[in-house]
Amino acid sequence: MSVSVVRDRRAERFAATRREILDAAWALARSQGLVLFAMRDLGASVGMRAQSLYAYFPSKNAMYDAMFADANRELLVRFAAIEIADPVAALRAHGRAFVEFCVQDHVRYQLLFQRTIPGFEPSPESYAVAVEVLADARARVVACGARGARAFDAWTALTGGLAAQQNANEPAGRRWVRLLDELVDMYLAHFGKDFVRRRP
Amino acid sequence: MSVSVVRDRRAERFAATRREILDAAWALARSQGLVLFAMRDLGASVGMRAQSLYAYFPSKNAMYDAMFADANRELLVRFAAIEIADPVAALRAHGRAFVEFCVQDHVRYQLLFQRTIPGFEPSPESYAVAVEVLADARARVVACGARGARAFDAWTALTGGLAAQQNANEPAGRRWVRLLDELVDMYLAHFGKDFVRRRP
DNA sequence: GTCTATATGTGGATAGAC
DNA sequence: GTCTATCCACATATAGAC
Repeated sequence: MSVSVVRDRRAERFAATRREILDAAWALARSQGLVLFAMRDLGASVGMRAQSLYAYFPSKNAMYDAMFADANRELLVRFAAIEIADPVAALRAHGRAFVEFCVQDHVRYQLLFQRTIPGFEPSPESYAVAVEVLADARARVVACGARGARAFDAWTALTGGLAAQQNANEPAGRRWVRLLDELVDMYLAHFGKDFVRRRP
Repeated sequence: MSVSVVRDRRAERFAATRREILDAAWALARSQGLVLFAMRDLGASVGMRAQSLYAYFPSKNAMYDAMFADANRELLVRFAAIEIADPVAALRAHGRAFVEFCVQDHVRYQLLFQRTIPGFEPSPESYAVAVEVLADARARVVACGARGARAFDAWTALTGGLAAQQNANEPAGRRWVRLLDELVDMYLAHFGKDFVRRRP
């Protein structure tokens, strides 16, 4: 019994240090860039030598992977916090939550939705979280009567397009973010359940 | 007179070698990655040592800059090739040309529309070509009666979103590209000159 | 213009002592 | 778990031979 207690304490310490390293990595990535931040600097920011970090993460890519899962989990939490009965209002809130999430942290956006890091592929476990994120969005879209793969792909193109343009052309601005409500109207007018084709 | 002829021949040779290096850089970037490709390998692929490349480009970033201008000029050429009288049909063709351009070459897309390369900023001369590209798109949109900054930003979000989703989630696929025509309909129904607001 | 040679500084990563 | 020592790959730069 006492043996397992000792093991738990060690595991807790290990997990806590890992968490601390991850937080420092996010901060460093924000200031130095996702690809450019150096393991030497990361080590220094948590009071270690760079080589010691490899006791917690086998490679820099493994750190990216943990950050990837991290950010996707945060997005899931935000989606889960939306408790709105009306499907259209809920979809609107969902879209806003997504775009805000993307725009709040450019580095996080790059890691999750762009292929910025050469050679990085999320592990199956981390990717599973990203799949949950997608499933969440799909449910919101379907609840508004927009069914089918095309309707959902159009939704991700719309919200993803706003985030992409905002981040690429005016980071930390609101120019594209502001368009969300109007584009949701446009989207639902076309793909929503009371959609009426306008062209002959 | 004869002196200037000699100079011209040298300049031509120089420009041709530069062109050859650029083409090799594109090829190498496609196989090794935009950031990862090594100057040593680039030199090898044109029969030089890496150091000799610096006679043609003062730095790797200068190469990126030349590639940036290169790709934007290619996009301008494709836009200029669209000679369609009907504004809506022309906009449709324009959007298709843009999305196809983005999807055909992921590396080119990264260089032009994502902030993939740490520290790279296009020079004013290269950026000017990108501004022309935008002006071209704006004219097509306005010709369809979609006026104002919001309408144009919505257009870039729409087409950019399709390209972004396609490249990020299914490179070399057609899943989002296929949606273009339908989304153009949706866009024009909302932003076009015969736009009728649907919501009360 | 291209080469060899050489040097500095930056990175990620590993081996082995403690 | 953290350290020292070490390695390899890369960008950048200079000097001088041909």
